[in-house]
Amino acid sequence: MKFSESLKKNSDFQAVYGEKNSLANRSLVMYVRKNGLEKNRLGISVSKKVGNSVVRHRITRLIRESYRLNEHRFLPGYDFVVVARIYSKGKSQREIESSLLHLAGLHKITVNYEKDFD
RNA sequence: AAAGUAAGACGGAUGGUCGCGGCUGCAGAUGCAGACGAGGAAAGUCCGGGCUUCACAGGGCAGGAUGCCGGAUAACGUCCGGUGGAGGCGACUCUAAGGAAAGUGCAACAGAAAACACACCGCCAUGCAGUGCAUGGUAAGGUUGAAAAGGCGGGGUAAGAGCCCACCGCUCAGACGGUAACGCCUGAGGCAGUGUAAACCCCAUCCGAAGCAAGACCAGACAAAAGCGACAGAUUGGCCCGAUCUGCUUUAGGUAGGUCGCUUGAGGUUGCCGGCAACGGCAAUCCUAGAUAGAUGAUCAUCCGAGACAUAACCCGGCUUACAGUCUUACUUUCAGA
RNA sequence: AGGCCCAUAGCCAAACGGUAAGGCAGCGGACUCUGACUCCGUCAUUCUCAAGGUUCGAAUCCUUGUGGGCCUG
Repeated sequence: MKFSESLKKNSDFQAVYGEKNSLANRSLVMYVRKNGLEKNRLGISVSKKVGNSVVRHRITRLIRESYRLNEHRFLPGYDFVVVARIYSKGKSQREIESSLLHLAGLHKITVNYEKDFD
């Protein structure tokens, strides 16, 4: 990912959660916080309740892939935490991608949202 | 052909585009190219071992595990071969399978009696009285139960009883075969000590503790207050003795970055040799993930039977459990044909 | 990585290897004009999370698994 890196420390996650700026749909929950940097940082959280290691790991990959393919649409300078809900189990890449973009649009952190998302 | 038994293999395929991990080469902030990149269970964490650190001055008591015999192995609760037992027509499968005459406990209900046996209904004898009572003998028959102190047949007797005899079982002794478990044969005893040890236990064998967040090094941060105390505390792990060492506890504050360990190993493949086999020996050949919030994915096209279970985290040997389906080999039974 | 515990009716739960207590809730009845309180009765039905085993007999003992919770670093 060219403009982004991943969120690593537990304290960073807690900072994003502490902002209480969250929106959700059936598959995902997204927390957003301004980080004051030039780039974005993405954190992904999949609970043990969603499934076993294979299921959790696959959802993680799908979310990361969805972000990577649409990285150019996101405004820089934000930390995101994306939490997968149980409904996202067994979903395809396209469903995860559309659900991620839907949440990003609601947060108004995408570039040319109206025009791109036809 | 059908049904089955055992052993083993595979776990969507091919190509294009984008993307990820460390490695090598080129270039040198960035990037480009190349080959490589999860499993049979990577899972559960049920055992065993390596490795590392601690203790090495040990001893005792506890505690845990295993449990027919022989072998394999680094080791095992695993594997191989055999013995006994159980199941199946069979191929074959299963088997925690030492000790109940060392001791303790337990055996509800039912039943006369549940463990130095006993005597309710019976049977027999004697006495009294008149169809019952008392005393004695007996355990063949009846009832209960999961289990009733050998089984069955004959002799014997007042009635009976291993009281006597044959066969079977059991116990003991001896011979033979086998490394052994054990098998088999002969003789004797004359039947005693029911079951339960996945109840306590006894016997034999084994077990020091912790775990890669082990541990080693580099860099860096904080280093303040209170309390306890040589009759204490730590090493020390469940306890005690012994030995060695000298601080320890709590609160507050502060750091949690990097390198190594980290993948060449009881390693894989092939061939030959030894062994019934597990396995071992020799030779040749191959290098085949090493991440550190954690890499295998997305998408398009074609094909089919439309793809199960499940993602390494120090490493190996097993066990157990999950699994859509596909294939191979050997063998058994039944049916049909020659 | 290492260790510990639990699972019994809708809920809370007890039970030396010998017929699975008790309370709340539910259902039926009594009391009352009606309801509450109170009293009486009933409710585990192929059976103690599942599958095997030991035993004459298992909720209990053993093995394996499933689900849940907790502790240490």
